[in-house]
Amino acid sequence: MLNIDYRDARPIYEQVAAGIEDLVVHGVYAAEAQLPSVRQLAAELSINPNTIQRAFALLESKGVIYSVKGRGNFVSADGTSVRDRRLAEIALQLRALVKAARALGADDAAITGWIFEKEVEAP
Amino acid sequence: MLNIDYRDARPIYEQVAAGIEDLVVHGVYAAEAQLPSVRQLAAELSINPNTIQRAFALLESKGVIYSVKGRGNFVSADGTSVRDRRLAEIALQLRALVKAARALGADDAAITGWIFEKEVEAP
Amino acid sequence: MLNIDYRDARPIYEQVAAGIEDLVVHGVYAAEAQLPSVRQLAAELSINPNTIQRAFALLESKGVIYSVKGRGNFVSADGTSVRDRRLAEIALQLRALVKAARALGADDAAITGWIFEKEVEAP
Amino acid sequence: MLNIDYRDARPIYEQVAAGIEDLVVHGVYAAEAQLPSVRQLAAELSINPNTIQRAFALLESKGVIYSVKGRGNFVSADGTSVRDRRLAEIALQLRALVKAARALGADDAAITGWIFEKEVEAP
DNA sequence: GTGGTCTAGACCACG
DNA sequence: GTGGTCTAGACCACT
Repeated sequence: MLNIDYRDARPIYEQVAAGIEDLVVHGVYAAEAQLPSVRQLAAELSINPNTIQRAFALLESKGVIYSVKGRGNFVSADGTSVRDRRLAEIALQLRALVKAARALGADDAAITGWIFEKEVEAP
Repeated sequence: MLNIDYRDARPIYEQVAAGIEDLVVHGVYAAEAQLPSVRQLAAELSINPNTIQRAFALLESKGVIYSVKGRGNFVSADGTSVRDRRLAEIALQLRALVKAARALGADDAAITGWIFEKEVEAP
Repeated sequence: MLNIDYRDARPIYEQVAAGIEDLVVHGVYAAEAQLPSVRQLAAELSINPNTIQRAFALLESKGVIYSVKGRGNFVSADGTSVRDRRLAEIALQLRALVKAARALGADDAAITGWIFEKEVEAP
Repeated sequence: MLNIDYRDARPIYEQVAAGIEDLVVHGVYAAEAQLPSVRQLAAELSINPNTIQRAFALLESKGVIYSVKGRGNFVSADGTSVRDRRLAEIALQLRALVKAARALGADDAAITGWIFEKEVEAP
């Protein structure tokens, strides 16, 4: 869980936030469950606590968790609502990409082919 | 053409390079056509010449243009090959997104719906 | 190490990149090792940090190193793979030169002689 | 003859000079033969006369041709001596490359293989 | 005129 | 502290 890839272009705090969100989506942390403390996570991942803190702040701003001073961080929404929000984002990105592909002259049949065929021919 | 968005997260030199690549793909600049000079573009866009230079260097490393000292920058590949490369990239990203959507429980029918329906219902 | 020759026709950033690649090839920097920081190298070599930065960017585009914002630059490939790539380049250049020599009338015996004899007679 | 490749990294004046030297080596221009005039060559190649002039200056500094004010440019040395000088240069470069290959751990057998085998295995 | 390199100094994002 | 981007201004090589 929570694999950090230093070669990834994304900043570490973003990878941590995405990893935790994943755990929430997949039900590892249920609604109202308490997350590990900042210090604990920092120690486990050998990461600067500031970075973990920033990941939590990002998740809080997205409404995935909420923090209570002196007590810790807790999952605010249940997995399904988070999942729905993510799916909506993905749908948005998909449509943007398809729009770009059309602008380059690809037709819908070809696009569907790229997506759903196992072995894809170079377009 | 060549709209620079300073609020865009992407650096300016990348936006400029992408913009020029777009013009090549859409045939505004044919193969072997000469591009505007570094200084001219810099003046038009009110951008430092060094930044334009960097955009050109990026395009040259991608094989889209080639530069001749004392003469200028020229389109090296014809639009179609560049377009094919871009479509391949888009196909890759599409498949990654679809894979993510499936991991979140979406079925192919729903995904197809998001992509090809005009008005999309929140998933 | 990392000798910069200002009379060399090659630009400084290229010399720096080649020098670092050399160190990687010869095992001075192992895979995943951290390189000196941009500012530190700049100070040591009395070179502008921007120039060092450019050398690092070149090495990253070649896949020799990878950089993490806020942490530093790290060797990505192990020395052997980089060495193999360099040897392939050298083989290419060798063949080109031999081809040119043959076109000028030199036979293989003479060419072998130039290469492997310690003291070479003017051809 | 005298093919100019604008995509070549070498400056044009250098390509022109190399091309003329080639013609001398291969006997197209014998010793004391008169070369085409600067203006004529510039017109034929659609190149700035200044560039041709510079190519001639380069050849003169190498001793390949000599120029007589008001009369034109003439081949100074015979093809063989020019060829010998070029071969000596090539031998130098060959030895430098072989030295580099050895420093990277290649043995002489492998190097000979790269050079003289038709189909070369990746080193 | 063209592209290419380098310096100096500033600012931002990340850890 | 780290890397990354941008500006300003200078200098060089080439056409």
